Amino acid sequence: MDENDSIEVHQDDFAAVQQRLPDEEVLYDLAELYKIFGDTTRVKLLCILFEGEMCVQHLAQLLQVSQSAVSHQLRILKGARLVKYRRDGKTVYYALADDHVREIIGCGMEHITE
Amino acid sequence: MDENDSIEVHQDDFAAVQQRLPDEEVLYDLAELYKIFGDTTRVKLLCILFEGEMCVQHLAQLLQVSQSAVSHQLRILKGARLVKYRRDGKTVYYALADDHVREIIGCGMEHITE
DNA sequence: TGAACATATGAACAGTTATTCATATGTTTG
DNA sequence: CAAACATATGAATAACTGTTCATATGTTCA
Repeated sequence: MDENDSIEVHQDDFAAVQQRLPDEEVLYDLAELYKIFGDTTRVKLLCILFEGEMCVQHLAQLLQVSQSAVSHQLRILKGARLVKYRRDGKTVYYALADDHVREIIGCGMEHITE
Repeated sequence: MDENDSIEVHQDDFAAVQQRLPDEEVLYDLAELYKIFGDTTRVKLLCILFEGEMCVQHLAQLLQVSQSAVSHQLRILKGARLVKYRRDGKTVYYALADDHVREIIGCGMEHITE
């Protein structure tokens, strides 16, 4: 049957694709990274920090959410090394960790504004 | 007090940042887009389709998940216009909708493999 | 040191989401 | 047309996630 041929051909594809497919762990990390961008509050935070560093209470004001909520989200962003922070007395200033964040946001923007 | 000065300066920042900040709607859409990439099954699907088109059952085999689960996820990807499909008899072949997906995945990869 | 302020964090709750199961739709072939 | 196959989809469930509330930690200043 050509049905079998078809299957064999596809099984070859499997091997090829499976080989070129990134490791399970990498794909997991990739999903975890995007998951972080997949929340309105966090995306807003990142976009704000796009303009420069800002302290927690001002971030909360701008986002119109509680200080606690912002802090929780900043913790997640910190954990993913997307933001860095510095302490100045009582206040803590957050900023983007590096330019990757800008690129990632830029990529997404291109898609939705096309 | 210089406390007041500080507040005034920051309020100016608010205005400036708020002005430069993308519209609420855009930020929502951006988060929605990334949300889609923020799932292991979907990221895997997209990575596989990176290599070329593939039919549903083979996608399910490669991902080691049920046909139903793949179909559900493909529906979401379809809804976000990240994949396209063509029917050939009984089987349906899915493929990446355009090169934006490649760029977005590429951006993320850079970040996690640095 | 203690009061006031800024931020962080744990627990709990509500809303969301991915998978499974059962079944429907659509297509080919005998 | 009926059987077999490929895919799609609705409902239900289990797991996950973001916010809130209460409180803890850390810092400054009188």
